[in-house]
Amino acid sequence: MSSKPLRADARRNRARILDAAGEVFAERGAAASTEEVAARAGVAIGTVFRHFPTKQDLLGAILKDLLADLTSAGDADLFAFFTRVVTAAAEKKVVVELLAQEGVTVGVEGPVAALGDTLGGLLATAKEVGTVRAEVRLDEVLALLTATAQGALRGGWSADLRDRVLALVFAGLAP
Amino acid sequence: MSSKPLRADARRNRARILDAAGEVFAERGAAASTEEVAARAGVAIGTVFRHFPTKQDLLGAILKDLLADLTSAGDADLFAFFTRVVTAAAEKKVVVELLAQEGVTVGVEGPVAALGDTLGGLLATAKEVGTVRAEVRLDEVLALLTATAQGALRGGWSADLRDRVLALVFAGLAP
Amino acid sequence: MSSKPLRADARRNRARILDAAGEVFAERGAAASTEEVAARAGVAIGTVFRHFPTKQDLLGAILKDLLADLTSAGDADLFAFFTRVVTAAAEKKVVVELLAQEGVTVGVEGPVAALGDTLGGLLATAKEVGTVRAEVRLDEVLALLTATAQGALRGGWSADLRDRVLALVFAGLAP
Amino acid sequence: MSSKPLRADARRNRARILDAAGEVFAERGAAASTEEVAARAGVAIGTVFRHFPTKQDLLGAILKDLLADLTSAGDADLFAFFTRVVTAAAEKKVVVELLAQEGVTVGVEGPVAALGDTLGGLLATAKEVGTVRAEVRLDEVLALLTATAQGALRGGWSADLRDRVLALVFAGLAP
DNA sequence: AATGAATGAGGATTCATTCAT
DNA sequence: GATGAATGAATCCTCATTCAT
Repeated sequence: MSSKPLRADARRNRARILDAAGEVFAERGAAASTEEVAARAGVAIGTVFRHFPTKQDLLGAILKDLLADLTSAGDADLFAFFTRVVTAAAEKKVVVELLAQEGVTVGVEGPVAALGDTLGGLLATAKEVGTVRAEVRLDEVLALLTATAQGALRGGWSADLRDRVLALVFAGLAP
Repeated sequence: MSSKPLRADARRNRARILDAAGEVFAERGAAASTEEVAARAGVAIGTVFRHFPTKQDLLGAILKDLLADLTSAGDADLFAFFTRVVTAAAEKKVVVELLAQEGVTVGVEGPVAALGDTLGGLLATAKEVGTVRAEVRLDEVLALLTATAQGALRGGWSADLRDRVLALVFAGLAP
Repeated sequence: MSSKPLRADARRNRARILDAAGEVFAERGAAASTEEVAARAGVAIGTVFRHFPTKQDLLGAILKDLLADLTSAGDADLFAFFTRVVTAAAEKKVVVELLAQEGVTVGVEGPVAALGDTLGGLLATAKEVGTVRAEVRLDEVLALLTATAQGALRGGWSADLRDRVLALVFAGLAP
Repeated sequence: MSSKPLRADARRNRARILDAAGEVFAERGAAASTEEVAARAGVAIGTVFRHFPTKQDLLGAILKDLLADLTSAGDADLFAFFTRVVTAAAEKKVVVELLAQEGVTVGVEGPVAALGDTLGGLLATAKEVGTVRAEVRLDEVLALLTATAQGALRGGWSADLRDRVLALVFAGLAP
């Protein structure tokens, strides 16, 4: 599953590039140039392409990372999870740009599925506990999550507005 | 505020370009080339730039048009209006791409404000009639509308999914 | 068959580019950069790509041109034709590089076939007149022609050497 | 003239690289990447450059090898030798690409001269025996050989066509 | 000696925009 | 006003070569 372990410096560079790319794309959107990512990471352009043979691969890797982050945090509560994802999205421009996009599906199927699984588990629990209506389905919640995340990101919502919108959404899910 | 009246053929071309651009950008996103818009409109590239000195201007004009369309249709019901906007968004890729974007703010302040006004009026009525809770504020509804529209567009929701998501949203607004 | 006639300046540029490309590729081989072609032609790089959307297209066009030149000159004699082709090849590095190459088959089928036709006609005549043995086949002559042309080009033969080699070749064809 | 004796593994690697390079360049032409040669040889890219400081050097070494092969085989007959060279060329794409090229003259003067010597000897014998006309000169034969080899390679001649072309060439040399 | 990561110049191609016709 | 050719900066990507490990 994993190829041979990278040399220390290579691993360091990979991380730097990923960080830089996260920032750059968060600021300028996915249209930002790979050159700028390289500059921000403090490496030559060739190094970026050695680690991520294609711009798509780079974007995919970022998305994968973020999704993994979101999924692995282990919230016990659907609402808390929902809130966290939306908040994170607001900080990562790309994520949302990419989440539903055609182009970038390279190697993110797993992480995306994981997100769905996490959400599914939390939704089931929420129904049992009675904080969410029984007839609410997973795809609806996922769609609502994606939509809200996108809205928060692209709309530049204030923290206050975001909380109020989330309150409305949660009210819609409640019995 | 308005420039000199256009020649008949110029006015015709302007309309054609706007139509073509609407289609092209709806299909390919805002990254589609101006050249393709010109081709679809059946005019030369120079003509496009004569009418819209910048690609941004063209995008702005489309957005303005669409917003005007949405605003002027005169729905009597907040929910109907909400539904219509979301449905329209799903068909116009750009609209949503642009609605919250920094770049394209050229000349759309008016139309955006108009949309807010329309929504405000419908919201007030809904509160009076009692279909929406009294404490719900306009900016929340607008944010929710934008988010749902974006979700519908970029997520490629089916009509069925869209309806179910809207039901959840409306439930959140209801008393 | 032919698209709309080009504007005067466009036609002039197309010719310039073709000339420049002929020179550049003749000197440096097909690996020479399109940028250099543009520079030599005195146009911007974009202009080259407007006329020839791909480097391959440019190479193909050169080949086509040269083949057309060779074919249309109307030699009455197989040996004269053979000599002329070989001599021309020595001056056009690319031609030979391309003549048998896989990549560049875009739109040259016609011209190549024409060359074969011309050669076929001259061969038939030569057999009738008795300057070439009856059992010699067209594909052999074509192969010999290509080979000699390539040799002359890449080997950098002197005019004297070329003539002596041609004499040997012609001796091989004679009864 | 010769550097210090190589370590056993170094000598082994040199051979492997040369083999791999022969294959790769034969398949893809001289434009193939050094990286691929390294991969095929099962060594790291650095190792290739340690043995052959420049791509040109690598190409030169291959050529040298092949020429040595051809020269040392010891044919007793000019025609047999000629045939063997042409046949070999058809299998080694680079050889012919390189034989007359400017770039690659590093250290091949010797081998090329050796080829000339071999050919010269066979030609002299052939004249004595009377299978080749007395006035045929060495440079002509060498030129013809190179040309035919190139033709065979780049033209992708079938074995049958190759034989027929060789027959024509030999006829041209015969009294 | 070998490894393989990093470098960075170079090259093909695209596209918003300008301007001569 | 319309046309469409020309411009050239910007972008993605490749690959020979260097150098730290």
